[in-house]
Amino acid sequence: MDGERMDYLEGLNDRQRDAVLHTEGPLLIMAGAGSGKTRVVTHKIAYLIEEKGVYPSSILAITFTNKAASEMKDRVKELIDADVDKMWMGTFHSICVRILRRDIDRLGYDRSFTIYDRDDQITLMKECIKELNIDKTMYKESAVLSKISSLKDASIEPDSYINENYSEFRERTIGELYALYEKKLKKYNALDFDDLIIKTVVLLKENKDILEFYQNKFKHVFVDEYQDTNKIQYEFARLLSGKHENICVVGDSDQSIYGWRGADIGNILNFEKDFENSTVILLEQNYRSTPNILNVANKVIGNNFERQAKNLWTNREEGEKVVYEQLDYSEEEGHFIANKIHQLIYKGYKLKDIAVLYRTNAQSRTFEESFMKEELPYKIVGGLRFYDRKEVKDVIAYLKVLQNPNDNISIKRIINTPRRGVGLATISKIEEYAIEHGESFYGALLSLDEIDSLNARAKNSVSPFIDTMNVLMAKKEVMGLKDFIEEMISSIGYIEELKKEDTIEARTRIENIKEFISVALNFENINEDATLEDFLASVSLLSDVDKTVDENNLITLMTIHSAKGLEFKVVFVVGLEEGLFPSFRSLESDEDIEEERRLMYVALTRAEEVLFITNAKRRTIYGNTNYTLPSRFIEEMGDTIEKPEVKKANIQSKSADESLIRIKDFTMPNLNYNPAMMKKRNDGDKEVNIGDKVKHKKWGIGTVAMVKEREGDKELTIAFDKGGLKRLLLSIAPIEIIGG
DNA sequence: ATTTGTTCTTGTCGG
DNA sequence: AAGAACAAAT
Repeated sequence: MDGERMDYLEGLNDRQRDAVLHTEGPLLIMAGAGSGKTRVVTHKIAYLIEEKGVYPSSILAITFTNKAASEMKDRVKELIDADVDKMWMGTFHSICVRILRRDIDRLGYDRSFTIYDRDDQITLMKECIKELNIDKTMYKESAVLSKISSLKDASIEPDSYINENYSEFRERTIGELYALYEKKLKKYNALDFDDLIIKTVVLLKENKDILEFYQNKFKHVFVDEYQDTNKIQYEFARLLSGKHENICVVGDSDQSIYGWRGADIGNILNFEKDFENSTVILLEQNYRSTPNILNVANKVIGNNFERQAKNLWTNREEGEKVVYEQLDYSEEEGHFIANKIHQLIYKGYKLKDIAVLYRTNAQSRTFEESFMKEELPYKIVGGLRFYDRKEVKDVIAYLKVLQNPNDNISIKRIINTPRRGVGLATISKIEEYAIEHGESFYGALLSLDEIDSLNARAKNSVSPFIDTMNVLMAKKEVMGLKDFIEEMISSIGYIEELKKEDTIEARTRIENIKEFISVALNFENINEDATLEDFLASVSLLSDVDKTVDENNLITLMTIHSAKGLEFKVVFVVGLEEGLFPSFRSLESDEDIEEERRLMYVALTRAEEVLFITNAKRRTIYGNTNYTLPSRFIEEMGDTIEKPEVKKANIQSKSADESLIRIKDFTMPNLNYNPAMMKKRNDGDKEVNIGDKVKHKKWGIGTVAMVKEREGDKELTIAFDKGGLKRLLLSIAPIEIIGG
């Protein structure tokens, strides 16, 4: 084995090697984009296990997504033959669930607790607003929730917030909502995402024995993407590493992009102060991108004032210039990129090498349309997600209730799904009864006969539901996960209901439910003795990236936030317009603009070889077409990018402020812009569809029977009136399209 | 009176 | 696309 020892250090640069060999005491690895941090961490773990005799079970590694965790495991496994499944690797949330499942009863919760996602939170908040008779036009659920989230992160209790803001009506009301929200969560035996970490920290702090158990267990703690941790996550990591003090955090302050959800860039900036005897190692050599790409990224991020000086460098080949293209309409962005992709594929790039990155999910649609038209296979990460589909959420809600009958939010979702004739009036009567008798909603259902306010018809509608649920609860105990879910779906008649509809939409819903069943089957296959609890938790804690399959050769469409930590040979960063990127919500604060700039930095540094940035002069979004200004970031890039030939004199010669006002004046809702018309104008003879009539020099009139992509060109199969079937290449064939 | 069907509004980033 | 407000149907 002696000869292999050096393997852990082979191919590492000096700085990386230092990081691997530093095994005692707090360590911060300031890892610039593409500087090989995952490599360092995996080699370090391998080194610890193989050379320092550390048990895999003594290692805790916190990653940003579950996918990152499993990749890390795989990579350690490639280096050494160790039982990597014994390591605790996962997101903050999944690690915390694991801890809570064991001991949450000490905090007065049941171990079968439910995890509330964003939608559940909103429903719960609606319930609170209604119950306190608050003017709902004044308090938006999402706004109240984000305030509550930041209060929770700062460990401010509802009562103290109310007292501190007693004279401020609005703040006091938010405090009251906060108090009720917390009360209900507890009553429903549910935890929101923030709670998962907060309650774990509380559990550890209040129970010395549990804290000591984990402190002894974890001899080495790793935290990836440290720049995006919040206060409570910091506390959690600090607690767990409290005994051995071997905490290794990895991050890049230039890539801190989650400030809006409480991430505290101060965690990484103050690491040296926070942890005594700590060491900092800087990784500045970039292995990912060409100098041309790095120049652009460095140039942009250099405009951030609040920043630790750092400069990425590389010794890679120069590469191609970064190209900036401005289109006339947002719809043309899609066409332009589709065309470029055809060229890139002709050059030998694979679809999976290519990513389109945007600021908001809403932008994905134009690319979907173009790619479908051009027959370019793609996948979308995030956006309208499988797990957000109504039918999938319904099925999950059933499972949540069966696992935790106290989960009122889910019960109310499913009690009339599929339709059973149970309406709002019936539900509120049951709820009244429950409150009156100090019971849970489900408890009230069990004593349905005693609810006098309900008439016979209502009771008849509700009682089959209860019977079904009771039977299912019993079956849950004796059946396997996948079989049970199938049994559940068939006994509630969900699919039958959809079949009756007999629409395309209903059919896709059925498909989605079947897909969900296979997700369960898959989970069961991977995890022996998979419980419903485990399955539900894992489903709740999947990130957008976790939810997409990566086996296929597809173009990736996603937000820049989702792209964090990923890399692609070819990257298109789109929609570089003031108000879109940077987002209009950030325009007024320097701090927010700096975060947008870091986001831009993240986007640019995803690219390895080819990078395009685009924007449009007019953008249609949410049904309105507006004139736009190029993003300030483009100007900041200066001459590091290649701009298209300057077209005419542009109106942007005025100062930015003046132009902004102009934009407002010129905003035209419903410009009546028709993308179909534009296509004719731009694409001319490029656009061919099945059924189009064409005229050929030699064979005369024919009808297009087939269109097939062929290395950036199109191969047409045309049925000619005289001459039969011919296969022709669009670019060279002497044909003229004469109508559709 | 209650439920079901239809139109209208809304819309960063996400575990 | 989905929820809310409103209208129609039982």
